[in-house]
Amino acid sequence: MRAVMSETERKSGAAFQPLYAQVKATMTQWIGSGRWQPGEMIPNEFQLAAEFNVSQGTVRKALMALEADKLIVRHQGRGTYVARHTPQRALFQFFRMVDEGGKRLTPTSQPLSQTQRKATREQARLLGVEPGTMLHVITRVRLFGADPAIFERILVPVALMPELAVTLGTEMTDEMYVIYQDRFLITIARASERLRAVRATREEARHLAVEEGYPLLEVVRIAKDVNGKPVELRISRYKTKEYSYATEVT
Amino acid sequence: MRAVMSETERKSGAAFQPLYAQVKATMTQWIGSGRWQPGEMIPNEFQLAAEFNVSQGTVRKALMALEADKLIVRHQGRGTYVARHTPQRALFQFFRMVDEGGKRLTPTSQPLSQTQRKATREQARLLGVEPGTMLHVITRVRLFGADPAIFERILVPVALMPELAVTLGTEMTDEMYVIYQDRFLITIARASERLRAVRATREEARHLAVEEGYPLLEVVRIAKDVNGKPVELRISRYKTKEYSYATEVT
DNA sequence: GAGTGGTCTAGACCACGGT
DNA sequence: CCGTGGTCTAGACCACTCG
Repeated sequence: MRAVMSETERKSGAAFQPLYAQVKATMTQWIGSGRWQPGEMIPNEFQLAAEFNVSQGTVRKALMALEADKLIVRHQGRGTYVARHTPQRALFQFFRMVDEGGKRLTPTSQPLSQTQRKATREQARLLGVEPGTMLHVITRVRLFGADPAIFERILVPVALMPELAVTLGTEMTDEMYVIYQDRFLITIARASERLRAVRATREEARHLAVEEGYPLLEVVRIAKDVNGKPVELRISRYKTKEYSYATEVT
Repeated sequence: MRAVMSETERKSGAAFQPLYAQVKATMTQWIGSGRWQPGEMIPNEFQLAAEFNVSQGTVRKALMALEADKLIVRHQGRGTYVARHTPQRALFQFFRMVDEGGKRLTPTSQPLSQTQRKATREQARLLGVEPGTMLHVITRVRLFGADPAIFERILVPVALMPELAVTLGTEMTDEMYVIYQDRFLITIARASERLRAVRATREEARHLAVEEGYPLLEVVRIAKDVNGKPVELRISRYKTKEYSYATEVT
């Protein structure tokens, strides 16, 4: 690692990165490329320090940063592991609906359709692909108990996950992010969301058991992998009578 | 600081806190109590280390945590300062509306009314006060350019900010959080929000230039001080045709 | 008991901002 | 130039997990 950047480079401004940041970036790549696989235990701090030719403290700083990004999990006395999406974790991390008392809700899933379609200009822009790129288009309804509460459209570039459609017959009820990781080694690390209030279309109204025009909370989410590349575009429309979307601002 | 907790206490489980966490907690109290005031430069790491009887590295870890909480700002070569709410910072930190291109929007403000009223049971619960406690109730419309986009009700316990009403005639257009800090030494450090889609009431429709029943994005925010105590309850209703609420999930 | 991560210390050197 | 925070190192000791 010391050899990655000469002393003069390190002092020359633009290219300078602290050692721990270089170590972290390399480790992130290793996770993104599958060299370190989800669930795998990685070497301890001293072994990594030797490998990168830095001190254990520098490795620690990189690991702390990776843990903050939720790319690894550390357990005192056990070791450090590459983070794995379990259905529970995927929901806890990315699903923000709570009931009136503030308790987190867990939905079940009911598939409606799955096809492939060319990306519109807008969809392509959001996903960072060329317009016309083939996308998987999956629609489903999600329920809280027996109450249909969410109408959802999921769009994923076919090139990223060629066999996605095949798996869906059986695994549709699973968390999509678990499927992406287990079948395609693609880990969703973060997402950006845009929220608006909209009127239910006739189709949405029918599936959500409300009248046409009923106000729905629309969430447009772009989910990204560990390197920040967009992987999935998801448009969700929530019935928010007894439920609400919870977030913290700091 | 070493004296705060004996060795036996430190080993006895429940009460145990790492040294840097104890240092951080003490510093947070100093900021909350006004012993360290907004904008003030605080002593350097070595002076603090001497004062707390810990090493400079431990102080640093506490300071890094305070910086992550946005309670202080650090500048290499200049020093460490207690964070101050400027209108720009308050907006950047807490105002999440963006236009269709994703650019942050800055609203202007137009006051509608200010009164005092007893807290309902629900309002009291959210603010952590007794039902019937007197609250300032402020309503206003916020605009993007000439477009009235937000209808907002702000509720603050009178006991926390007795003279709030007096200041409002002139400063209504300012960021409330700047007023809370400058006039009452209360710093808003974080907030929790609940979002739903609702129908515009007749009054909201009139102020926002939409028809009654138009879908609005409702944001219920509880703003808290550095110690996590609720200070303000704010119900905002956003017209989200050309604007949307942006958030990141990690 | 061996091995892991968590805390704490001590000190070196650097980059940056103002005098 | 001096004082500040930022980076990096080295090593000690502790708490936790597991065989």
